[in-house]
Amino acid sequence: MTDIALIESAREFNRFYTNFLGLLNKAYLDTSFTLTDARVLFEIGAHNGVNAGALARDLQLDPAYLSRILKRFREEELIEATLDPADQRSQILTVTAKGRAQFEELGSRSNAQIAARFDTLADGEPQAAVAAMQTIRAILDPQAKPASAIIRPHRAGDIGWIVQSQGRFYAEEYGWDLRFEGLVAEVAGKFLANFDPEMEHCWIAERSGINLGSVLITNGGDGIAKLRLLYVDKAARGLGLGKQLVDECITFSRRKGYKQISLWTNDFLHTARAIYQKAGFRLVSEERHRMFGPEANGQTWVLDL
Amino acid sequence: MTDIALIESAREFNRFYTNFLGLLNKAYLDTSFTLTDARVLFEIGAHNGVNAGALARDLQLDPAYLSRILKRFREEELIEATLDPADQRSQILTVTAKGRAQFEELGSRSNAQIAARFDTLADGEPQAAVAAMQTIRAILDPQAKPASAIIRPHRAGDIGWIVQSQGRFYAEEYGWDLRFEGLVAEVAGKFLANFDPEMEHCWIAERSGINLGSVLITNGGDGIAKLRLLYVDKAARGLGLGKQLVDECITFSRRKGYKQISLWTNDFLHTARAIYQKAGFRLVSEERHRMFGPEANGQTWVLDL
DNA sequence: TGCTTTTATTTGACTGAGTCAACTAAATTG
DNA sequence: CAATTTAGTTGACTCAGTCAAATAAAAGCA
Repeated sequence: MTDIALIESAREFNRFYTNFLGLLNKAYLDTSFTLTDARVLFEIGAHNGVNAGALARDLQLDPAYLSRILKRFREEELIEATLDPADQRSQILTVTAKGRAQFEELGSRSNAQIAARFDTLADGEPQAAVAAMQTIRAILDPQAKPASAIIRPHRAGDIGWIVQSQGRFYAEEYGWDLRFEGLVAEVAGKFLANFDPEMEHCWIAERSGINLGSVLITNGGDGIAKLRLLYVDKAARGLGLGKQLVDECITFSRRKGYKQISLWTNDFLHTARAIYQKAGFRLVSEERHRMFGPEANGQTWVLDL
Repeated sequence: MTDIALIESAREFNRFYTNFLGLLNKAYLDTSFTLTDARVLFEIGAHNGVNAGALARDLQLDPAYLSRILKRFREEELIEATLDPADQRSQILTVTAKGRAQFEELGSRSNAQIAARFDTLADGEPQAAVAAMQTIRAILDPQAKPASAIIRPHRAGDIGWIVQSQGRFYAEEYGWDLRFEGLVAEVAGKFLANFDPEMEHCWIAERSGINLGSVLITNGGDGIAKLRLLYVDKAARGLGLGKQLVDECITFSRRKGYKQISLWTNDFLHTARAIYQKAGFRLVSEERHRMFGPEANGQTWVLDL
């Protein structure tokens, strides 16, 4: 039986979010569309070829009411309806070009509305709010597929994110002191200050605007690429992002004509070491150190290309 | 400008939660109350003695409509309305015993509804969902935000935050390229790598777990303290945080026996310059530069202690 | 195979949540 | 003290959404 305090907390949030959504949804008054109109058009746009009965069930709408909305949309040439060859009672709904333009216009207005709200927030707050939304969605709707992660080049703020997330991670998980964060900042800072876009690169793994991982290739000279700052956030482990980031490094390094990739890691980073081993890296040296507080076992691995 | 992926993620959550709330709110059909009736009764119950005009504003309801709801509630003896002695136009609303019983009955049904939903979840998931809801509420509800920030020493991750937020800010507001973020990373990295806790300090302004500002004092040698990386997030401007951070620097520097504080800024940072001038700093040199892309006017200011 | 039942969608009729304007009484303003 | 504004009420209305009955197509059963 769920704790009453949790339940009341959830209800309080629901009252707040009902008002919040109510304010957002009032914006539909700036168009001729009602909120329900917009939901219908979005849903058809998102699942082109949906059937009307399924639509009514997904959106919890009265079929009679939906029928009138769809009729109006057909008259306004926003959608097309064709009979399902497999069942001539059913209708298959698709968005027309005009409907898609309208759908995108509504989308732009909605984006602008959220953007206006998020732009008033402090740096980091939109990400924190969206991460929390994703958490709620994953719990209350387990069948929803999370957006997939992408891997992209770095942009403004990403180096800071690398410093912050790795500094925090190593402090919390391994008790490393702030010298490690300082080193990461210097390494990453030098990377930006002396960046050679031809021979160096930084990859960021991201999902829905939230950074999840990173890795750098820097030019060590003598045909040696240095793989640095590989990291995957705890929330995104198990998705194969680490391997994908390492694969990007290898592909890039081969293409750029490097002879070898070298990297330094610590033996307690088991998942990372497994990735390196599977990718063909070999251990070339090992040394105990106390660079950041607790004693650790640093290792240098290399991959001949 | 907020990242479009964050915005789209938020909109997707809003569509999901609109449906989720729609399902919860359908349950009011098991009573004679509409959702709006329930919101009104809850609000009166929660703020006994509220006035009708304030109620209409808080709940964003048409006064005419609210009037009819309140009349019906008076007829059903759920609430009492008395004229405000201070303003006989205004009505003070209180819940009767019968109303409180109804309010509690609605509360029980609502609790049961959420409980039924939460009981289907795995252990720990309700806590995670509610924690996420509290995060969203804390970010999006201005009334939930404490007015004041605290100022504290740095800890793991803060230097990364400084690099990220200032790197992004200067790129977005002034078009500075990533060399600036690189420089911030190097400066801040060196600060951590060579940190002298006796003569150096970093202050972070924070509110509810979100960083809002920063400043460093580093030891420049020869009795000179260097004030670096003063920054206040745009969401927290106007609260006096910048001045507070500078005051901390001056107090600390005097206590540590420095003879002078020196700092470098750019002339377009008007608010920061105003703070320095009011604190007694004087402009000692000025130079045009293109260190980070667009031409800018760097300035060195000092304060004799 | 033919009849009955169910399902998908549409149309007619309707309810009631919520809006807008005009009203009255009380307070404020000049 | 008169004019204006504000708090709340009432009349008239709109339209989002519901319910029931209709038609056509499909499924089920004897």
